[in-house]
Amino acid sequence: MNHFLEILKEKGFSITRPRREILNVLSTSPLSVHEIEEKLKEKKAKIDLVTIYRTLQIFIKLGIVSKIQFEEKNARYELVIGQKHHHHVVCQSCGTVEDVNIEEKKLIKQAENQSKFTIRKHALEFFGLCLKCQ
Amino acid sequence: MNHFLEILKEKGFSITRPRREILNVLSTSPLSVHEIEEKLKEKKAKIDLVTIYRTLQIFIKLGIVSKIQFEEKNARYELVIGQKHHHHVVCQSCGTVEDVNIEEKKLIKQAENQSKFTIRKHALEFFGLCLKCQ
DNA sequence: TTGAATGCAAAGCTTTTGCAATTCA
DNA sequence: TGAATTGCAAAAGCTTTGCATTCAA
Repeated sequence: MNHFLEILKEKGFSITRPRREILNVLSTSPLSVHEIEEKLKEKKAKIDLVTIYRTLQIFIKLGIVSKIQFEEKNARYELVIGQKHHHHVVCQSCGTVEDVNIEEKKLIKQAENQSKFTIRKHALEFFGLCLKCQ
Repeated sequence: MNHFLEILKEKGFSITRPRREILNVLSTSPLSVHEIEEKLKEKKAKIDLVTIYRTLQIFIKLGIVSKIQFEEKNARYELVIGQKHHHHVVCQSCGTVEDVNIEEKKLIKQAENQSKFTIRKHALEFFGLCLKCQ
């Protein structure tokens, strides 16, 4: 059984068809709710929009998925477990998302020194044009 | 006359009471549409929500204001002209926003090298606790 | 079988659009 | 005065809530 499904089970949640399907479509790349809905339709998996929202909430609570707020109004959702912390490069033309690894310790130190805040989290995303769209 | 108002005039827009008031409340810190609405109410300036939205759109188009998407669902709007490019530290407890200056050229280079994208823009925000809330 | 999960309908937000009334220059 | 701007009403999105039905264990 899939690792994600094991987590669900451990935490006392049922393993249902909608949850399996949603995990499945998320396995490729970060998607918006709308994109998740589309991919599910393509697969003929009839899953209500409301169920998608509720499922994502659970996945976030369990730490399986994280919500990324890009420039666009609607957030995207990404599987996180098993992944190294990373950042994103988003193509402003075709919407493709790629991962990049950035050395960020110094940044956080700079921010802490300047502001006297204790930094617990950060968001770092890049926007531009992918090779194809340049 | 205020520099921002000059820009409006130059580009052929009228200088109206709502536009002056909105510029005014934005002069303190980045605010959400809701916060702008509240501040205007406090000042007894009766300005319709729709006008706030339309005014912000114009200000963004003219490069007077930029839209920042923090973690929260609703964006905030910030005056940009005359300001050095900077990033934000947001207090997760009280919502205070402070500016920080981060050396980011290397980051962008790292992202470009890894992804082969041409980077045109980036978003970098920090979240944590301010001195008071620690 | 039974508590959890889903689907449907409807409500609650935020943001946008259309149009008549108002305001600025 | 005439074009631009505003306010109001209403629509259009996105997200959440309530509840009866269905499903997983």
